[in-house]
Parts: sequence; C-alpha cells; structure tokens
Amino acid sequence: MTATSEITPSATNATAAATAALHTPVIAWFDANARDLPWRRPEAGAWAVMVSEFMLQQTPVSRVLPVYEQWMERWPSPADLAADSPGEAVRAWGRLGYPRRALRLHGAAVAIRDRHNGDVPSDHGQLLALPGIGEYTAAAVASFAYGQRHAVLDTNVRRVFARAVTGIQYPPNATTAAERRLARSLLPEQEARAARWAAASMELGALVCTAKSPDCGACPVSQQCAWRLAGKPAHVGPPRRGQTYAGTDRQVRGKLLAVLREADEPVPQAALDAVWHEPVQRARALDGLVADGLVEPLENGVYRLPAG
DNA sequence: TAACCGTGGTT
DNA sequence: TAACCAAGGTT
Repeated sequence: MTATSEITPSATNATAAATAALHTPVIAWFDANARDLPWRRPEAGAWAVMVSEFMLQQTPVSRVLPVYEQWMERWPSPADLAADSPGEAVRAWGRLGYPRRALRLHGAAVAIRDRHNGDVPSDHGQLLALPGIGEYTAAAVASFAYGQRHAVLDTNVRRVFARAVTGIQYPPNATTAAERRLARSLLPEQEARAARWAAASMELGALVCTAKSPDCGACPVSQQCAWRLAGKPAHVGPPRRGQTYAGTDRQVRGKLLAVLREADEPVPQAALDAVWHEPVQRARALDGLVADGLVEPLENGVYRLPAG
C-alpha cells in the first residue's frame, strides 16, 4: 500500500450526515449544470447507455457524439447490431480509437440476442460477463440505465474523491481496494439517490474538477475539499504513466486498419505494405490485428475487415 | 501487476 | 513541442 492510496479513517467511516453534506450540493450542482447528452435523455434506453459507455472508454465526449448518433440510427437495438458483421461495426467505429471496443460491442450484442432475449441485462453480474464490460461499465449501465445502487468508479469520480475526500491531487495509477471501499462508503442509501450521485460526481469531475486545471471557484464542495484545504499539495509518488505512441505497434495497427476501414473491397498486401516502411514491425502489427479478429486474411495475400 | 490497446485535442 | 489527457478492458 503506497502513501497515495491511503485514506483517512474518517473517510472510510463517513457518517450519513457527512456524506449527505457532500451529496446534496453535488447533486444540486448536477441538476443545474448537467450536459444534455443524447444517452441521458428520457427516451434513451439501456442500449443507448451501453453503446455510449463503450465509446466513452478512453475517448472524449466531443469525439463520441457524431459516431454515437450514426451508430444508434443504424443499429437501434442489440439485435440490429448482432445481425450485421463485426467488420461493419469496426468500420462504423471510425477513428474513435481502440477498435477492439467495436468488436467487443458487437460480441456483446450477439450475446444479448442469444442469452438475454435481445434486452440489455440489468443484473450487474450478467453485464460483467459480456465482452468489453468490466467493473466500471457494468456499474455504469446498471446505475445509469436501470437506476441501481452501485459504486461507479471512473477516472472522474476517482479524481473527485482523491481531492475532495482524501486530499491528494491525483488518484493512484490503478484503482485500489481503498478507493472501492471509499466509494461504497460514500454511496447514498436510497437507490435513486445513489444513481443520481454516481452521475453527478462523474459530471463534476468531467466539467469542474478536471485533471489539469480544476475550476474550484465553480465547485459546489470547494469549502470542504480536503485537497484545497490542505493548500493543493502537488502529486507525490511515482509519475503518472505516460503513453508514448509514435513509432509503436499501435500506430502501425492504426494505419493498417484505416486502410481497411476505407476500402469497399478486400485489400491486397501491397496496399497495406505502403503504410509503414519497416517490414518486421509491419508484419507483427498485421499479425496482431488478425489475432485480435480485427482483420480477416483471405487467400492470395488479400485482407478485409471481419465478415463474421 | 503492468503492459498493451488508438486517436486527437490541449497545454 | 512534447507531454498529458480522455466515462477502461483484457491478458
């Protein structure tokens, strides 16, 4: 256990009154400031929530919006997506990044059709069993789509808790047991309020308590923020892991897949060879895409997005 | 646990 | 400008 993942005893044993002092202003702020996002509208069902959660894994809202709209128009239900090919899902994913998410969303749609009569399950365990759904997304769908009481711990909420409650600038690199404990202890008892709290605390992190330049003047809990009260001490501990990209296999994979996404017909090897000069890395990247099921090799060195 | 998996905007 | 960051999941 590192110093940065420690939390104070008073935080874990937060009283109902103390947590309410946090919930009430944050939820009130959310009521007044929540963004009007399509997956939050009353007519948006569980499928809409689920699609948005897949797309928002590591991708900003502004880039998700247009792809989300096209996706929902084309595949308004899990069965609609399941009836199409995984390659079409990858193509429609466009440049959102991490295209394995598109493949997993398609796989989840197939599983929902086959195992859940076409309805996105509301049970947390059943959600967790779907491809591409982990701890966060299962809790998010159960909470946002079905109003259930779950600790929804995404990067925004983790940062808000780290600052407001624990008094540190940034949460640990990986989610810790202490963070999960804290999130559960802060969960309102009442189901509907817990779901509201989950969305509100996440939105606060996204709009106000941002990573690089938090707008404490607009924060509804700045008066009780442990980090601000401590004088906003700088992050201590191991540096937050950077993501190098230039020259990596990921970049090569991206270039290869872009060619296939934009092609209407299967692509000959030569067209793929043109995207990267170094043959060993290029071959490794292509092999990886095939192994991941993102690319389907045909005979004669011709490739395409997966047909099925 | 830590590395890997895309892409583009911001600082 | 290079580094950082973005509603994570899988192995």
